[in-house]
Amino acid sequence: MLELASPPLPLVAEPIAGYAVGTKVNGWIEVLIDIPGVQELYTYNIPIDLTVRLGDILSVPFSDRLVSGIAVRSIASLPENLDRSRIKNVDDVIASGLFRDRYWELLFKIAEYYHTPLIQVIKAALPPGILARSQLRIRLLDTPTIDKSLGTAAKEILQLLQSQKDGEYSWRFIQQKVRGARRGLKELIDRQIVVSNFAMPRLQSVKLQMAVTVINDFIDASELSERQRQVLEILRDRGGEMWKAELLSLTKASASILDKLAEKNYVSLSMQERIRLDRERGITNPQTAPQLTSDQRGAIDELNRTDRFCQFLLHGVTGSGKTEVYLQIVDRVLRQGKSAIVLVPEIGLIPQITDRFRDRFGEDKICVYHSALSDGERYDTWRLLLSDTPQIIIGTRSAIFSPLPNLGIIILDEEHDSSYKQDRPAPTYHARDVARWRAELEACPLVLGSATPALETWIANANSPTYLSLPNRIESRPLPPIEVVDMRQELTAGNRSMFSRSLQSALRELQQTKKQGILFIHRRGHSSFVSCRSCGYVVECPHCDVSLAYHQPGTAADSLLRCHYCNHAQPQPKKCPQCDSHYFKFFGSGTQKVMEELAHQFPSLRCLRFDSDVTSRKGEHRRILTAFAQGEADILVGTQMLAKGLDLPQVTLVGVISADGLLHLSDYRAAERTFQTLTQVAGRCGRGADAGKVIVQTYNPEHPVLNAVIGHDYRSFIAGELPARQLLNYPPYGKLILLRTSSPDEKLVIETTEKIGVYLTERSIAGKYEVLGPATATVMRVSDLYRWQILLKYVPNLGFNLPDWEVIKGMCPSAVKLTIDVDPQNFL
DNA sequence: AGCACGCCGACT
DNA sequence: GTCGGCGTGCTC
Repeated sequence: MLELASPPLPLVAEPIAGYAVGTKVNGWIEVLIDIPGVQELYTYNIPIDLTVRLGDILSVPFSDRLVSGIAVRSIASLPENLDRSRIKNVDDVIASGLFRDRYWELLFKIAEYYHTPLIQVIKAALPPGILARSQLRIRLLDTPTIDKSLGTAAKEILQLLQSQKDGEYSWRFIQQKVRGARRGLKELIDRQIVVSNFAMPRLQSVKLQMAVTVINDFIDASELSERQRQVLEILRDRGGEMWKAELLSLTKASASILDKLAEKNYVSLSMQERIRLDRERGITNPQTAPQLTSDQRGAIDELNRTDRFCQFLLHGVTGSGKTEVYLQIVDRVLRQGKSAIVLVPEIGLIPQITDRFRDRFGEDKICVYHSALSDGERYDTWRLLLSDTPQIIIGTRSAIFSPLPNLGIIILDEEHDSSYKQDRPAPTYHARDVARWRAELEACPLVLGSATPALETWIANANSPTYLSLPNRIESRPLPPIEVVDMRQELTAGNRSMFSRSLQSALRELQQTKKQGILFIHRRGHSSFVSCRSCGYVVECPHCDVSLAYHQPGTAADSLLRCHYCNHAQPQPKKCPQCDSHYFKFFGSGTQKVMEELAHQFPSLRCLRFDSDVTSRKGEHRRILTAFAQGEADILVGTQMLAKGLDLPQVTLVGVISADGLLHLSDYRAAERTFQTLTQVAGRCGRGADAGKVIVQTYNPEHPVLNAVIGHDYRSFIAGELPARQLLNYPPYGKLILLRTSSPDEKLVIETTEKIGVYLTERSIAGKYEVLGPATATVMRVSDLYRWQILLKYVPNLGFNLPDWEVIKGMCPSAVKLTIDVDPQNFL
C-alpha cells in the first residue's frame, strides 16, 4: 500500500470541508501544485501584502523554481510532521475569481469519476496560458572572453547560443541538443561566459491597442480643417469610438490628423483592451422565428415547463428542425437573464449553427469556443464568459467548461456522437456526462438532441415525459428512400468500377438535373495504403504497426506516405522495396481515389473534396461548404465530417461508397456506429424542395442493421441491439473501464500488464467485475511505444467494488505509462 | 517534471 | 583511480 506523506486531496464530489471558493484565507494555505506526479498539497505562508482567496491561481516557489498552483484549502495549524522553517511564502496571485462553487464541485466530480488528478482536470478546463511555470534560461554574456580550452559540450552550447540573435535558449532545449550539457554549462558559468536565470514564460495577457474616442461632439468649423472635420464626422458616425488603425485605414488619413484633433480636444487617444474573439463569419441576415410544426411546438412547450434540472431527449429525424427548438428554448433562457451552452460534436459544425444563432439573436450575445482558436482568443473568450450578462456559448466538447456564472440551459446537438468523448489526455471525459453533472449542479435543464440517440440516452429517457419526439421532417418533406446495392452482384455482372450501376446512373441523372450530390467514404487508415501487386508487400510505418497512408502530391513532384498515428512521413518508393516490381501502387478507396475515379468516369461533374486533409486550415471548412452551397461544384466527396449535421438544401443524392468498413469495426459498438453514421449521411439528402435518394454499396447486403437503416427505423435497430448488449453486460447496461499500458520496452509492458491482470483477476470475484485481457491494443505499437490493455466490465445495479487504482499505479515502473479510460469509446 | 544523490562499467 | 550512465527520492 502506497503511503503518502501528507493527506492526499480527497477525490470526492463535495468540496473539502470548510471550502468555499472566493473566501479570503487566514493562516496557511495549501496549494495544489501544477507538476505531474506531485499529488499532495503543499503548505505555504501568505505574506502580509498579499490577499489570497480559495480558488486563486498562485505562483509559488517549489524546489528551486516558481510553479503555478491552486489555492485549495486553508489550515489554521500546521501538520505535526511539517516544520515551520520549511514553509515558503506565496510568490504572487496570478488570477483570482475564475471559479464559482458549483463549477469547482464539477471539477471535483470529474476528477473522481475519471480517476484523474484534480490539477489535470483544472488544466483541461482553463484556457492555456493561465497556469505556467518558470523556465531556466541560459544567456550569453555581452562580452565573453572565450579561450580555446573549452570542452566539447561547452563549445557546442556556445555555438548554439551564438546562433541565436539574443544569445539565449531555454536550458531544457540545450539539454536535448547537447550531450553532457550539464558539465558544459558548469564550465561556461565558471568562466563567466554565460549566466542562467529563472524566468516566468510569457503569460497570456490582455491585448492593448490604440483607440480614438470622441470627447467633444460640437464641431466648430472655424477651428478645424476640412480633412479634420471629415475624419471626425466619420468617427462620430461610427459610434464615436474606433481603433486608431481602423479609422486611419478607413479614412485614408494620416496619423497627424488625429494628433491635431487630439490637440484641439476633439478626440482622445488611449490604449484600450482589444478583446480577441473569433469573428470569422459570413453575412448576418436577421431572421425571425418560422412557423413551427406541431411536433416542434409540443417539444418547446414541454421544455418550457421546467427551470430545474431535467434531462430531455429531443429525438428528431434528420431535417425535423431541432435547431429551431434550440433557438426558441435559448430565447426564453436569455429573457430570464441566464446564459446557454450549446455544444456540437465537431468544429466543422460551428459555423453553420453559429450563423443560425447569430441571425436570431445578433452577434454580440454569441461566443464560440473550440480547439482552433488562438491562445489569445481562448483567453479573452474565457474571461468574457465570466461575466454575468446573459450570453450564448457555442463550441465543441471543451466548451462544456465555459465558466458562465448563470447557466439557464445546456444543449448537446448530435448527442450520440463519439467525438464528445475525449480519449487522449486525461481526464478522458465525455461531454454528455459532464454536461449532465453540470446541469444538475447548476439546477438547469439539459437537452440532448439527435436523430439516432445513444443507447445510454435512450434508456434514460424512453417512455418518459422527457422524451420529445420530432418524427417528421419540416414542411412534410419525406425521408429519402435508401437503396442497398450488393457489390458482389456488380462484380458478377462484370462491373469492376467502384461505382455500382445504380450509383452511376444516379450520377448521370445528377448531371442532367443540375442537382447536387454527396459521396461518403468511411476512411480508417487502411483504406489508402500502398502495396505491391506482385508480392503483396505493404509499406508500414517504422514506428507504428500500421500501414502508411498515401497522400496526393500537392505542388511537389513526389507523392508522400504518411502515418496517421505518429505523423511520420516519407516519399513513396518508385518500385517495390521487396521484389523490385514496378506494379507498386496506391491501393484502396480514400477520398482522393474517389475523386480520380469520378474525374475519369464523369469528367463533366465538378467535385469538391471535404476531409480532414483539406479542412485542417483555418476557415477552410466554411469556404468549401460555402462554395458547394453556392453551386460551385456538383459533388462533395468526403469522410466522417460529411455525416454530421450539414444542412445543404440542394443535395438530392447521397452515395455511400462502401458500408463494409463500418459494419466490420471490431468492437461492440459496430452496429450502433453503422446505424448512426448511415442514418446521418442519408439525412443530408432531400432537405430542400426536391426529394432525394440514397445509395449504399456493400458486400454484406443482408446485414440486419442495414434493414433498420433502409426503414429509417430507430426503434427496430434498438429492439435488435439492446438485448445483445444486455446479454453480454455491455453498455448501456454494464460499464467499462479500460486500462492502457504503454512503454518503449516491450518485455516490461507485457510483464507489468500481466501482473496487473493477475491482481485484478484475484480480486474480481469479490469485486464483482469481469476482467478482459490483458491483450495488445488494436495497433500494438505507436510511435515506438508498445501498447497493451485490460478491460474491466461490471454492472452498476448488481453492486460492485472496483480495485484500488493506487495499488495498480504502484505496480507500474516509471518506464510504463498507465492510463485509466472510464467509459472508453475507442479501443484503438 | 526536474534535479540531487548514489551506486556500477569503460576510459584519460 | 575517474567520468558518466540512469535508478530512487524530494520538493511546502
